[in-house]
Amino acid sequence: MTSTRPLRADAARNRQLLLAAAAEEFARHGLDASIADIARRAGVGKGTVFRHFATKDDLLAAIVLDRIDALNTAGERLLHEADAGAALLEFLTIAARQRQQLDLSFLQEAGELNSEVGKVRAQMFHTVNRLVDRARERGAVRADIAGADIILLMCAPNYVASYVPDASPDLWQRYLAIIFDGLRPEGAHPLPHPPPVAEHGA
Amino acid sequence: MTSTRPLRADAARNRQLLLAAAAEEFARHGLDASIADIARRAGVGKGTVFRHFATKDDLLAAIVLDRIDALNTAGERLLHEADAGAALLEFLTIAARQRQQLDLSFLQEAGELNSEVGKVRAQMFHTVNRLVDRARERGAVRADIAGADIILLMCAPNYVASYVPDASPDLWQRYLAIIFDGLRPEGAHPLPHPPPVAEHGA
DNA sequence: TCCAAACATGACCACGCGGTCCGCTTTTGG
DNA sequence: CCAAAAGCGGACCGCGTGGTCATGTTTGGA
Repeated sequence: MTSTRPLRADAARNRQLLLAAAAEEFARHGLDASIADIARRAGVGKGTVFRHFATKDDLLAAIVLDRIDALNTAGERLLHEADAGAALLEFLTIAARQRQQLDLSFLQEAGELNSEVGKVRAQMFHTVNRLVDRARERGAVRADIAGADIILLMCAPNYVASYVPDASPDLWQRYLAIIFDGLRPEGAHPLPHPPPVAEHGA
Repeated sequence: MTSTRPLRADAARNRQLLLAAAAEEFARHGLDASIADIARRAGVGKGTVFRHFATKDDLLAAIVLDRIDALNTAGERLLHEADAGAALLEFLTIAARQRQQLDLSFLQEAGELNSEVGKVRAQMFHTVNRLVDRARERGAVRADIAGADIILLMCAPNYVASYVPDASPDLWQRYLAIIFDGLRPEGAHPLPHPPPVAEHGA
């Protein structure tokens, strides 16, 4: 389609600097991170930011895209793991660890970013569904759990842990373990509400 | 101490209007809710807002204070319930329902608001600790759960459910049930991380 | 070596924010 | 019924924001 010629050397370098700086700033200040701060951290003029990313949302989308894609790749790899239950737990662990080093939880409030993001996200949803199906079939998780549940619960451990200001950076592990215990078949009580319908087709 | 004479009739009315409007606006837009919008919703001038609450944070603190206090009252009542496990679940249900009708989750980012808020919050923490201790002694929850865990997990169901834009308003019930199953002794796996230290004494 | 195209820059713009202030209106108590 | 006190409104201020643009600088192929 729009086969763009390769970036000039300095432009490519600045783009990487910007992505790194933006990730850091977004992690620190959420959506309120300012373009000026990002530019400063990258050692670059403010105008340069907008040359690479037309809009603040575009910049955010570029970061989010990388994260979701990496998560999807990890998930697909885990599909071939022998122990389906362990594979699901491992996936959640990877997701939490990723989220710990760069908290993008605020993107909840961010409306549909890019259409590109939507596509990659749909892919990841599909991968998660397959991971969950496999785990459910082997009896590693309770029967009344859907893929959408895991996608939603994925972010909970970090969220919970983030309420403690000066906590150990590994505190999320505790809450992931608790939540995962709630997903196991042993001692499961019936759920009072059906799972949500998937938000994005496929 | 500072025994203030009672508010004038119109002032008292406006104060209530402001609190209601602010709650609604904060719920909708988080901390980014604007004073101007709050004033408009209350049918009041912007100056009036600052007459009642010196600062935006003070306004937020007033709202938060009510919520935490109500929660604490409910918790103290539940301390006298016969079934300690059911009492804890009921507490979490009340907390989630309250949070569902007014999401104040963003106050995570809000630093220490008021000293008043800190006091009431410490009281609530204490109440929760007693609820959890009781439930643990009766074997209703696993032995390795601390009061701080419940305080942290309290907000998780709403958070998780809020990721689905057009979900049923009761979706949180599903995730509260899952998480509570993870708190039960049956099928509990050892936790990989100790509980956090309480952030506020007592 | 040279030059056109690609890129970087930071002053600049319009805007919305939290917060202030003072002239005006409403309430209250005697 | 009336003055004094309390409350109200909204124009106004300074600031930081996302985004633009004209000007100057760097790059890379010929």
